[in-house]
Amino acid sequence: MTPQSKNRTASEHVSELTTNRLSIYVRCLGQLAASGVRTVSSHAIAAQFHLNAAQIRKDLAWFGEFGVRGVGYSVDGLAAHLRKVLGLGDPIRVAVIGAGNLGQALADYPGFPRDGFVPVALFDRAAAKVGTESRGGVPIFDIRRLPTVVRKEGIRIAMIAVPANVAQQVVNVAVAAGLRAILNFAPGTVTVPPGIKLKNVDLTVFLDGLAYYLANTANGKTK
Amino acid sequence: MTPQSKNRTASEHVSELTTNRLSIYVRCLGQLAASGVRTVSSHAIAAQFHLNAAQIRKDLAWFGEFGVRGVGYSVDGLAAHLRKVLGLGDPIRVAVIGAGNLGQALADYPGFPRDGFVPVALFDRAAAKVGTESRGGVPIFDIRRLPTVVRKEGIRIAMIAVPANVAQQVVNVAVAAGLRAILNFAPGTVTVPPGIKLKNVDLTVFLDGLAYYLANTANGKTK
DNA sequence: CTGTGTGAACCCCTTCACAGCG
DNA sequence: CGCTGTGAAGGGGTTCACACAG
Repeated sequence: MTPQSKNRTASEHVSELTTNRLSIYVRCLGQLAASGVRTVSSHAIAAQFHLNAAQIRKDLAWFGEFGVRGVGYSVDGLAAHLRKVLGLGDPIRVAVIGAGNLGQALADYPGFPRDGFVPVALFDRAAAKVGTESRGGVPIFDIRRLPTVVRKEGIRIAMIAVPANVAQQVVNVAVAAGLRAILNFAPGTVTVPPGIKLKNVDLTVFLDGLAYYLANTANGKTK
Repeated sequence: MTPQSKNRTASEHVSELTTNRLSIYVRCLGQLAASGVRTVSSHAIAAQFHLNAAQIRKDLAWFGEFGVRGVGYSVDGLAAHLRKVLGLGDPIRVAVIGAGNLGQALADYPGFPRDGFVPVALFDRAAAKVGTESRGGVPIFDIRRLPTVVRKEGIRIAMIAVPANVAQQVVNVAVAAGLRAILNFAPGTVTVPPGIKLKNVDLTVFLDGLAYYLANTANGKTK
């Protein structure tokens, strides 16, 4: 079955590759809007941001018909539609677990609030850190207070920035606290129960990929 | 043509998905070795780390025949082979461009040296930061000294942690300095000339994916 | 008999090409 | 006439299933 015209909340299964690109499209549209562009075609977006026009249209087709034939898309209108699809209405409050260098950097990262994600709490188990706050002013709580703070602050996403050997425990704690979406920066294998969404950002994998490239392109090949 | 038995340095085109998994395998093998396991089958690896046995074998087949039929793989032997394939012999020296919170956290991230990547220099354009060093002791240089320091220090990989609006300029500078592998944390569209490997780590895309999950699973569906 | 290496089947994603609407 | 929306074709990646080596 193909996406239905009037089916706003596509209950079909949409690939994660598609939703990731939706996120990209939102940013591209934001840039276009900032440039004063009111209307764009899929070809124009594709050309400017090195994407494929057909793919853009296919991705959008999963969620409705947003374009006008012969004209293109309303930049603001499409951006609003996609933000709604992605669930980016009100700001989403997030917790950062692990108040080390990386955790604090994430909590203070200016890109997150700008995109609708607001880090409202850091968590750690080191007594020396608890009660203080990050440079950006995010308070640090004892990890044991996670369930309470999650409930009181309306936190919906956890970012995990702890050493690999405690990552699984911390993820378990986050799940027990009712969090259903987790972004994990610790390397290694971590598992979650069904119904919980876990995304891993394994920095070592990225670097290994670059090392492989360097090792297997004896600076001769153009590609 | 299929991977040849004796073809150690597979010149066929290997998918990036495969090389990413090699990185995972190396870590899994390290964990097994630490547990005292000397020999392991693809099924055992798959079961323990939630992978697919056939895929493991297929991935390895691109680079040689490392297993013993009826037995499995030597944990240490396979790990050594894969590290060679990935070009992880000597430590690889990396530069971090952008000495903000994120850049400094990356420079001091303990996981990198542990895996053979050593941040030896931070770069920034803020005069107040130049000449100081990160908490972990990584010196901060003026961005204009990048070409010199890259040459003297034998830096081969750049990690970019600057605001999105200057990311393209900074990438250009890195390329001009002779760096051919770049890990970019700035969101947005960045392009590089042919022959340069650029990997993007767009944190917003990950969070948007989680937001989509939260918005489209009215905590009823098991998956 | 166990487990690798691998052709073949399967499935999904991307890209093409065009009908049809504005 | 231009551009969307979409069936159909094409290309890859994953999984299956088994011949065969140890």
